Amino acid sequence: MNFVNIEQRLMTIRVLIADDEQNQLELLSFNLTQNGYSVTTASDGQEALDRAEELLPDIIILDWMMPRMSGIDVCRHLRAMPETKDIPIIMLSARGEEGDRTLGLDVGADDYMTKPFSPRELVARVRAVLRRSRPSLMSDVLEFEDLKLFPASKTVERDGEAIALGPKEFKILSLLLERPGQVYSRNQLLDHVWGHGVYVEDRTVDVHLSRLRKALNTRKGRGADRPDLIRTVRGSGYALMANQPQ
Amino acid sequence: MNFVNIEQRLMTIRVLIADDEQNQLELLSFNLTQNGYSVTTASDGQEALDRAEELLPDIIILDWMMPRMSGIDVCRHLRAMPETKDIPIIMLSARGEEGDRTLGLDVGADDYMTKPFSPRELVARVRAVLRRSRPSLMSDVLEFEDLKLFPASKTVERDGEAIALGPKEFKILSLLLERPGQVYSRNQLLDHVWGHGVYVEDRTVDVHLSRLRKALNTRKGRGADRPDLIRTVRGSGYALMANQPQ
DNA sequence: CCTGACTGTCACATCAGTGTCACATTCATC
DNA sequence: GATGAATGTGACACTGATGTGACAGTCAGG
Repeated sequence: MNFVNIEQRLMTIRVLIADDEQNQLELLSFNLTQNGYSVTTASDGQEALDRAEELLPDIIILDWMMPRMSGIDVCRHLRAMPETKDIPIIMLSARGEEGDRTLGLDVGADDYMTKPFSPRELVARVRAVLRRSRPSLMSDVLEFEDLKLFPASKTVERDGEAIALGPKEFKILSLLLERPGQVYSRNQLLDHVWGHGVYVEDRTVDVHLSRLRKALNTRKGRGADRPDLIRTVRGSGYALMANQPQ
Repeated sequence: MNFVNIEQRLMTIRVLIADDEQNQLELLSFNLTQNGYSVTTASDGQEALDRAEELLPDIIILDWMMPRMSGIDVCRHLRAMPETKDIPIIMLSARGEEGDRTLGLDVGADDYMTKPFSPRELVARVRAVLRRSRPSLMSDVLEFEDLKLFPASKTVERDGEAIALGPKEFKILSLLLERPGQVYSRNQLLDHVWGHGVYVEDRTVDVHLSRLRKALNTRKGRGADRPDLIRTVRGSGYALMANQPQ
């Protein structure tokens, strides 16, 4: 009975945080969770990279020194992959590793914090970075082409006409709208929309996408249907995209 | 139960006030209550944020320095969430923290007061801010489509015809009318209408909504019933909406 | 005590949204 | 084009959420 706020929050912001120091990890994770973020943790560089690719979080927090792969390297890898290259990153480093600040920002980190810092400080930075790099996350309407989605009223309209969507379809569309162009695999959709650990067939995603497409494209008046904004990437997944390459 | 005074119309305005100084908190809370506001208090930043998300008050008063999370941070968080981003905020700070005024207004506060000030002064500011940012609240009537609700007389009419509502139904409708379109979860309704901490079944909300709908839609004369203005958002809650899709 | 207005809970009827199948299409590749 | 795999989609049974009438409890005012 107390999940209301998180559940009610229209868009859950996903944070991936990686640190090999277990206490630190738990402390920060707890604080982020308390602030309404959906947190995933990793305790070494390799794991961080794996989780990042899989979850496509909205922001990633990396410790500088980690086993198996340093934060710097993780950062480089993330920046090299098209799906993750735009995810904002905050680097953390222990005092004494300073001077690396330049290097950190150099490999593409969006912010850099030196330990020790208070969890509050981190939460504030996260918010600041998100506002800077993903303003759409903070907005109360998601738009793409002639499509508008209003999280507060759980309403969608296309070309001015209201569209009725089921909860799942609504969530899928919200997700796609957060990063137009980004291809989401069936597994990523299952994770984000159905929740991690829920078990349903992959094909279920297809069916929901079919329903979503039908709802979005069918025009009530007898006019011709609207162009499809959802692109199927064979072997990969789905993405929002205008001007389908036929 | 029939006080008639100018403050009557303010009965439904909810104020959240957060200050870690207990005396101050009680003093201000008392004065606001005396002026007809419905007051909720919080004694630290985190609590303020939680209460704010849960209650969606009409105005929030934040002390600058508080344990667990500063007023500034609370402000940032509130501004970042779609549901709370439009709630007006008044920041309070002790003398000596001045100069932060800019920062306060920067993170989105609507007004800024330096301690010490008289409770009367605060009440005046609250009134001013509300008039500026939520004129509908200061009006004598809440309207939506052909529906009118008069807070002062606790009466409702639809399409000119008076509608009799029970207290609970009236409160529910008041809430919905304050933010047409906004989806309220059963839990939010329970908090607002029944009060925080009161335990009743979720389903009770459904029953009251059913009664409310019946009261609003049934036309006394034999004419056809009126269209339903309350939208059920399956899995989420209820909201006011004209032109129900479908 | 009664009465009438309001409430909170149940129980039962419905219904919308889901997950799967099965079969039709499309696509990449040879 | 032939072929196998991937995707599109109508149909359908099922389940959990919601709508609502009925009923008993509470409370203020006679």
